[in-house]
Amino acid sequence: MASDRMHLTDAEFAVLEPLWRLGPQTIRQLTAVVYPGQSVSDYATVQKLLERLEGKRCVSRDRAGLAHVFRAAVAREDVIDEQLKQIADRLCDGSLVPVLNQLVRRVSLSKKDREQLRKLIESSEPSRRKEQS
Amino acid sequence: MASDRMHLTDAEFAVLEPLWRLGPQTIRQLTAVVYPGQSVSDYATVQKLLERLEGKRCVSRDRAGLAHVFRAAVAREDVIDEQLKQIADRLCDGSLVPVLNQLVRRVSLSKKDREQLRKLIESSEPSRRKEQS
DNA sequence: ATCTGCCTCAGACAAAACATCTGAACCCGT
DNA sequence: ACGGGTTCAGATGTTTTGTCTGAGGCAGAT
Repeated sequence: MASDRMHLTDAEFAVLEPLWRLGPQTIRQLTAVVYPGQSVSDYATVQKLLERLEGKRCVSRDRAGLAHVFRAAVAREDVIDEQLKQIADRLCDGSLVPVLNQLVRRVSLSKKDREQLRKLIESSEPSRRKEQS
Repeated sequence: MASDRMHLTDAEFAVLEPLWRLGPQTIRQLTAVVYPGQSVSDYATVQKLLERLEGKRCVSRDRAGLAHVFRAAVAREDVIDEQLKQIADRLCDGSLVPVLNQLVRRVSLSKKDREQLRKLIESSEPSRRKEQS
């Protein structure tokens, strides 16, 4: 689930992101990535951030080994969804359509991107699906 | 500009939104909209929120009359842009393309929406513009 | 001219969120 | 039993957030 009205912090994002990019990591590994200037207690900071992320069901912890291994418990896509939903709620009365319009208007697409996007729209054509109301 | 690394609060959004929807408003008018249960000092709360929004260059104030009249100084679209950019930065290494893909995948479009979207994509065709490298 | 009501303004205030940091306890291989 | 890594609980300080208070200003009615 991982969504009630989730507010993730910049620092939390910074810890979560390497978990997506590099896969499961230990605290020490993450610390090296997030705080390259390995100060003494950055370790503990990352630890605390992970603890909060765990509380928010965004990461899970494997306690088997000596050093716990953390992995992202939510997909990047789900978090994007969540964030987009929040924009829609706060700015567009809950509807994602204006958000989509604005996004398409602003983003500059490569030829390939545009092609892929077209396909995506095709495939979301309702005619095929049984998802009528 | 109104964008350095803007963090707008839920309460701030709640005050900003009626300014878009209803046009320029006085504090009292806004208070009636945002806090329908007009308590004594909700007025001052709205005032403070407007003050902060002004500090963030999101609203401007017309000091001419007795009661100042506030108006949104940023377009809804600009704020959407800003928020989308933040998602991209935090979640997608700065690129909006994955955000767009995810959005298209999730949103359910009406026939009309889809048509409009197609047009929008057409019109963003780069061939017309001189903005290539 | 004073009263009254609405207004602004500066700032206090408490609670929560955030990021950071500390210290104690633990486990394990040597 | 020691030494180096680890977890865990919690303190700390700053900032943010939302709310609220009080002092003063301006305009129109009495």
